[in-house]
Amino acid sequence: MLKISKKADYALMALQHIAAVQFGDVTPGRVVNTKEIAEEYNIPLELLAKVLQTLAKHALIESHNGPKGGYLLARRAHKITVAQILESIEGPLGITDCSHEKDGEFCMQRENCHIRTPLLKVQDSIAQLLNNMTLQDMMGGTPLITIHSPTAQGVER
Amino acid sequence: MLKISKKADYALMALQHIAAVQFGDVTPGRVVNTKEIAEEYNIPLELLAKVLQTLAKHALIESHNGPKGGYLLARRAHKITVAQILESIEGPLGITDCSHEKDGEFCMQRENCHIRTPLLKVQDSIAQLLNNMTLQDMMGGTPLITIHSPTAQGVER
DNA sequence: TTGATCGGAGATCATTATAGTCTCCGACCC
DNA sequence: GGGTCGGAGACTATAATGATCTCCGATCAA
Repeated sequence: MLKISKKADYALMALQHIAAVQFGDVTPGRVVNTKEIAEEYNIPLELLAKVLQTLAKHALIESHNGPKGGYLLARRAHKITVAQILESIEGPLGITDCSHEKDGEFCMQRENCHIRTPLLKVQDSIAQLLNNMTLQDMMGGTPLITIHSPTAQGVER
Repeated sequence: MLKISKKADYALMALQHIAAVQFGDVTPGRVVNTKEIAEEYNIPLELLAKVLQTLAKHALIESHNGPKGGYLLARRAHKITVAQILESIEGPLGITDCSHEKDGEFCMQRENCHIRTPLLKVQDSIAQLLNNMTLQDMMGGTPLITIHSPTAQGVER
């Protein structure tokens, strides 16, 4: 449950890669094209292209046309949050259908719903989590995000 | 993004309702049947039935057959976590496809994937959140869950 | 004991979301 | 001005979800 889509996954990988190239010490400032990322991570080229277009539209990366073209981060890695990336691809965070009730559309359970408020609290906590984590935090396997509670330790080993 | 399913929503509503009846001061100990919940919250009866069956199978509620039958909480509200409810309906929490890599199935991006570890950290944080919140916390609009970071305030107003 | 009332369980269907593909266009640089 | 790049839209296939239908067995009360 609560799975993020493949597209969002690809977006994270691509941005991580672009950031690594751009701010790494091998060829800093080099633009990265779609094909390079697709081959590196075994992502379907055309699907990745769509993802990158979407990210560009949301001003997370800049596109450069023509030969030697490709993508560059629009700003430095620590200024791009995971929340921004995910929301660019998947739309706004919404645990429940009623999270963003638009154009007079109300859920059938509205008048008796006792779980809306607590769920929005959960959603808010998740939003914080994603907003406090930047692309920079995802680089190079470094420690990433502050985990508050003790049960968090020792999961990935 | 990160939306939970309608079924999970229904499960939360139903459990909240059962708990309210069972431990409320009107008719404590009364069993609650599917129809009552479905009508109260405008949930399709047969879909709700399936949800309740699933919850019973996961030992969150007990079913009682026959006339005057219905459901009861299997244990007290503070012993049932939101994580348990959601996982009963939607399966184990998994932000990414590779969260629980089973039977030798590896993702195509495995060898170069730099985002797995940070994502698992995020997932773990969410897991904590849901594990620390109980059905009891969802009752009666009471304050529910501890929000750590300062940006959490003033969202729902 | 018998029948109405309940939950249990399975198959089934419609709708939507997702993942992935194909094609054509326009911008750019040599 | 031709080849290399991204931009954009339509399109298809598959899976997940939401919802429905039908039949069965258990149970309790008349």
